Amino acid sequence: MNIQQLLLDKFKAALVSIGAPENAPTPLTRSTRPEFGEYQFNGAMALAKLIKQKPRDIAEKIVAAVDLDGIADKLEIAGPGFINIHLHPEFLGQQMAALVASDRLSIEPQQPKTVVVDYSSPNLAKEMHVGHLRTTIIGDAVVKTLEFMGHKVIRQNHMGDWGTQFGMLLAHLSDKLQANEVAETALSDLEDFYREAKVRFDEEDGFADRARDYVVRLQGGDEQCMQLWHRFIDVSVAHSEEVYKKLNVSLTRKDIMGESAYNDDLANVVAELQEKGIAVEDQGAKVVFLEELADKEGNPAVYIVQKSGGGYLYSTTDLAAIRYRSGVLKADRTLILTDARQALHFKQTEIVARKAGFMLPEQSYEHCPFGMMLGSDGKPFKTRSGGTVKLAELLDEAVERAEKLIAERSTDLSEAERKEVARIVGIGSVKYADLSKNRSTDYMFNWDSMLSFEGNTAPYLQYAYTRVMSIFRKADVDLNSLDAPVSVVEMQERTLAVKLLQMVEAINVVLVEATPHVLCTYVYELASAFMSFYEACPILKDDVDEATRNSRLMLAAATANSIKLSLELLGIETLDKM
RNA sequence: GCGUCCGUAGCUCAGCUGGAUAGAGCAACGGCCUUCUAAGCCGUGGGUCGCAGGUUCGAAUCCUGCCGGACGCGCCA
Repeated sequence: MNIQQLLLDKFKAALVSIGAPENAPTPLTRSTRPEFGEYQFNGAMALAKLIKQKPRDIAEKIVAAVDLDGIADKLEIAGPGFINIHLHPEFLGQQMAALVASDRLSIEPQQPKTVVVDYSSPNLAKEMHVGHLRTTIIGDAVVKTLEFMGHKVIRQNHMGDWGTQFGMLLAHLSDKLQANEVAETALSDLEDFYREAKVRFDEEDGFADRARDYVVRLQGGDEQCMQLWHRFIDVSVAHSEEVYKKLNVSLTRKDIMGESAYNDDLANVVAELQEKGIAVEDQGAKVVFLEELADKEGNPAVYIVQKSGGGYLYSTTDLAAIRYRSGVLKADRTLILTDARQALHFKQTEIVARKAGFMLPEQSYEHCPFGMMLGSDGKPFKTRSGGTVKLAELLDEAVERAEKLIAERSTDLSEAERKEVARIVGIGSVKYADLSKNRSTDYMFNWDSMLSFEGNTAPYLQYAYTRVMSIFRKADVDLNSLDAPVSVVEMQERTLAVKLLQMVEAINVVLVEATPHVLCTYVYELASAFMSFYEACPILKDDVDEATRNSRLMLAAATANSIKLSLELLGIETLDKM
């Protein structure tokens, strides 16, 4: 059940019945204030202009024509012609009962589409750092939400496993092996290894040339190089899997489709672009001139698909990826989660791919950008020593802090339970802090706000959940076997019930925009509505009659299921006790 | 130079398909635990929505210009 959609349909029908023009807009929004009801229809003002009548007269006609029997108990016209809709308490009660009875909270799945989601994509030569957090957890939340709504999702971890940096690493590794300086486990600290190689690349005579030589050999499939390369891949993949596990992210080894996977197709892509006259030779390189993105003087933008030395670039790889995803995977949509700096690149890539027919017109290609992480000084984030904060370290720190907090308070948890609570709360905090913001602008990294456990944070939501669960423990009632009428009487009950019915609205936005922060806002408002309800409406107290008690238990059950599902979609775990 | 994104409370951020008195969290201040978990609840203070025009019955939201910031623009990804 989608109330907003239901109301919209009713108002559209009403407009038809009063003979409004077909192009009349039908703005139906949430009301901004409780006294204006739950929703408002604002179409009368726009229609007034179209048909040159007074907006309030039109509003009256609409109110007379719209059929909201059993849905709204009051419609009022206010201001210039707002129609305020007050939902009927009985309607809310019925919908609550249906929601509790439904195993998917009365949210209907959509017509299934095949959606490729390209996210996380760490650079395999380096350890994952906080900069990888956004793409990884936003991508995962989007994936889970799409799947919940019935879509076929294909995760694609487009790992950076083929870049120029591998030449440098292979050259360094080869030297170490020759000097017997490296054992099986010596690659475990990739960060140090990378740094050493980089220093040599920048400072040591001849090393850079050897590194470039290694790249050519690797891309040519040289067996010895491939062996060395596989050692890096194994260590790196194991590392990223460890982080994914800690993060409760659903990516696995089989979702890896790194840059290297497209290596064999790169020459074909360039050849095809040339055959079709899309790519031409210029200054020794193969380029596409994009008139669509020309500057004011008519100079087209330049998009290089092959370097003058014959090497390929990430543009080539991304074109090959498009061809694979559209042609082989049959993606209806492709979502790519990367930082905003690559916006132009993906725009150009899409234009080229469409010109070349690598995608069908109805297949969408959606770059979902986000900003860079900044330090508290507003500059690109670095630690004091100039490095990046490793993701694994941040997560461990979060769990430690949570553990300390737990040690200060609860007493009736066992040692094992406390560890588990600390893990779930700590990881949840880090994820929620990042998920709850989604501006495509740069954002501030701050240890304290990221590891805060008060206010609009994961622990607040998890805590709300444990409070509900505690009620059911105390009442000794199974939350999933409840079946009682719901009467919505108190203001807090009404606010909670309405909020419970609006989850689908938040989910729909997340699906279209790939913005899980909308779901964060929703579940925070829901938990907040529950907290107020919890304080104001006793459930198990002696002076509560049975009907009220059961009705409120129903609301509590709906809340528990809704918070749990919302957090599940966001990739945040819940607890029965904390 | 051209292009993209952005500027909302002391701080961090929502709100942007135009709607009524711009919202949260943190920080500050004041209440609430012998009563369903105080990681909580209730309340107070705090705003020229960068500036100036324009469109409109109505602008934080759309358009234009300016100021300020970030990023991107031929062989890194």
